[in-house]
Amino acid sequence: PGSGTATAAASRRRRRREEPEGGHRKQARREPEASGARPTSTMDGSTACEQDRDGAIAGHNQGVKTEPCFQTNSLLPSPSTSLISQLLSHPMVGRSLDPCILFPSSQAVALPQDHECSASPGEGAKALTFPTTRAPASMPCAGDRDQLSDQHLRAKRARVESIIQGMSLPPTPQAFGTSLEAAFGHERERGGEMPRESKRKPRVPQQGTGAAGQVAPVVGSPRAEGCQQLKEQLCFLEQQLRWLQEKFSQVCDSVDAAQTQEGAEKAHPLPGKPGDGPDKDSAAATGNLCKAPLRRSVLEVHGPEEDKDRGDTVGLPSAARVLSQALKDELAGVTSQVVDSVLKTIWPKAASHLLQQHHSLPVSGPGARREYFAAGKCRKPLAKPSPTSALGSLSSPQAEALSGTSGKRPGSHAVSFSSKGVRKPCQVRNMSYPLGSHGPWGSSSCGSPSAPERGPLESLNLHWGTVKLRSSVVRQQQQQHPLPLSPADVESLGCSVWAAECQLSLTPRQIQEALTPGHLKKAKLMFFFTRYPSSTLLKTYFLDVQFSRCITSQLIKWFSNFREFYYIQVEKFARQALLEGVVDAGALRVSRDSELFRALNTHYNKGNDFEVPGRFLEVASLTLREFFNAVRAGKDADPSWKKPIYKIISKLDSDIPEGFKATSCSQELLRS
DNA sequence: AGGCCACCTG
DNA sequence: CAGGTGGCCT
Repeated sequence: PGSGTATAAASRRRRRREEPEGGHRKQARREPEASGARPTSTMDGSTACEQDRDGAIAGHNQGVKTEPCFQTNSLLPSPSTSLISQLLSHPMVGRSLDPCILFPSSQAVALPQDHECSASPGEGAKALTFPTTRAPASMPCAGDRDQLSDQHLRAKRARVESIIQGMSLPPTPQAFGTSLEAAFGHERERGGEMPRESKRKPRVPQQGTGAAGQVAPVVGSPRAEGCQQLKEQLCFLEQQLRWLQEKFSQVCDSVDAAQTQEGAEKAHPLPGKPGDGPDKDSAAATGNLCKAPLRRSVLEVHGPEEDKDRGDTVGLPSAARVLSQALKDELAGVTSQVVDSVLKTIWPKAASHLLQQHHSLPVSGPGARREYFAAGKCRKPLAKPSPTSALGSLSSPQAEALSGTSGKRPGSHAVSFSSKGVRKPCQVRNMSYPLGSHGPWGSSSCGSPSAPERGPLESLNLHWGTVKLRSSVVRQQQQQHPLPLSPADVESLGCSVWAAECQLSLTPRQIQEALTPGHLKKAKLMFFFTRYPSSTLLKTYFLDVQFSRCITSQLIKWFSNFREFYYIQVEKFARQALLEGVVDAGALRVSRDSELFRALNTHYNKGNDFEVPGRFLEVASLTLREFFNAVRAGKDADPSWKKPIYKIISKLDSDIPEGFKATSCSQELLRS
């Protein structure tokens, strides 16, 4: 009993004596990382994560624009900008027919949009402005007018492109202010707090120059440029006009369908509306893609008030009413699209089903979504853990029975709470979730505890996405009944329906800014699975924590302390066994009723409400034997005698059940 | 330079 | 368990 402290103290004294030989120690410490699959993957994962995050950010920088979801797909002529900007810009453009005033006016028209874009999801617009092309243009060479002109033209073209693309974006303030900003802006926010992000800041200045270069060429533009500009403007307007027309016809159709009683009125095409024949057909065709969704969006956004909304416009002239409705529809539609895109981006498959089934979700219908999804290759699809597919269709118990192992040692990974007390659904279904099926990490990690490819990007994406979702879109749905996700949906994520709900935070979860006792408890339980978690991994499993440098290091520190305690305990018992005359290291086994286990379990699983995975017993047994052998061989004379042991143990981390990712986990654990 | 680790100390 | 230190690694 008391010998533990003594042993530990002795160990410490010894270490202290060894201190001067830091060199050895370093090697020892570093060893696991150098060759250990775990630490290595840790680094990789970390780097990859960083890159990914970077990539993601870059993506958003370049933009909104890069985000194919919002861009390409939205070639549907729908975003509210198209209409609104037309209304706003028409007069100006009209005045700007004179090339002399064209540019100023074009600035007025174009720049705001650029800003709009850049101010939104990413500081992106600049990236879209092709800084490289633009850079020279922003440095007017006194004599080289042609070149300047040429560059300027290209710049203009780029900007027009960006304008057009911007129009296809949903720049609805509310949209960005809520879902999108919460989604991607949040990441930037966090990025600021994340140590690694700070390194990436240099990108900002670049954008700055991009923006500068954007304005520069416009000033003092020659007449030739003016013509070109005019041309482009006209093209641009032409396109907008086309869209507007489509809008009109589409809205008319919609009105037709909805208000048959107003047949007489609708029979009159809008003034100036092109022929009904072919145009109408094409418009209708286009409209079919977004009409239904738009209408539904309106209905969902305004709920039962839809009719009232329409009713409000009854007094207006038909054109105005149509326009009004079109604007409403578009606003609603844009909002829906944003929600749709965000959701789809971070959770493609589930989102798809979710969107289709959950009627209260203000999203676009299948048609429009198809468009978005088709073009929305924002992210590569989540890796599908094929081996788990079968599990997806099984009921929970079945799945558990089949996958309770990590594919290697049957039963060794079985994780579940003991029967003590009544477990909340969270714990039971969560914690006992099959370890073998970790969606984000794919099937490859099923068989090997070391899981070299741990910590890939997708998990992070999912993780952030989840957080974002929770904080933005889904929160509004929290009171709703559980989302009707089928096992098939969940299968793609490799986590249970419940876990999905949990992560979507149907139960409201606040993002903590500090670690709580619940988190500590959770961390301790996680230690049963991983002794050397990377910060990336931790971030993945503490989704309800707003990570900062401080939080991260605290978590790391926790595990460091856990390890310390663990190794001290094991060493203590190894020495004890030696003193007791044990000769065969193979006879040393850590069972659930062994003293060592009790010591460890008391420390990491106080309350004993979690069933320690068998795998941990194996690891502990191995550690014990290693210590035993080392001490018996007198290796402890070597200052770095623990190095090989650390190295071995560092490779024995196993996957952590997905259930630990549940944001409610920590709190539930605290209550148990 | 920053992340992570083991170690030591309180 | 947290603070601090020294060290390696990228």
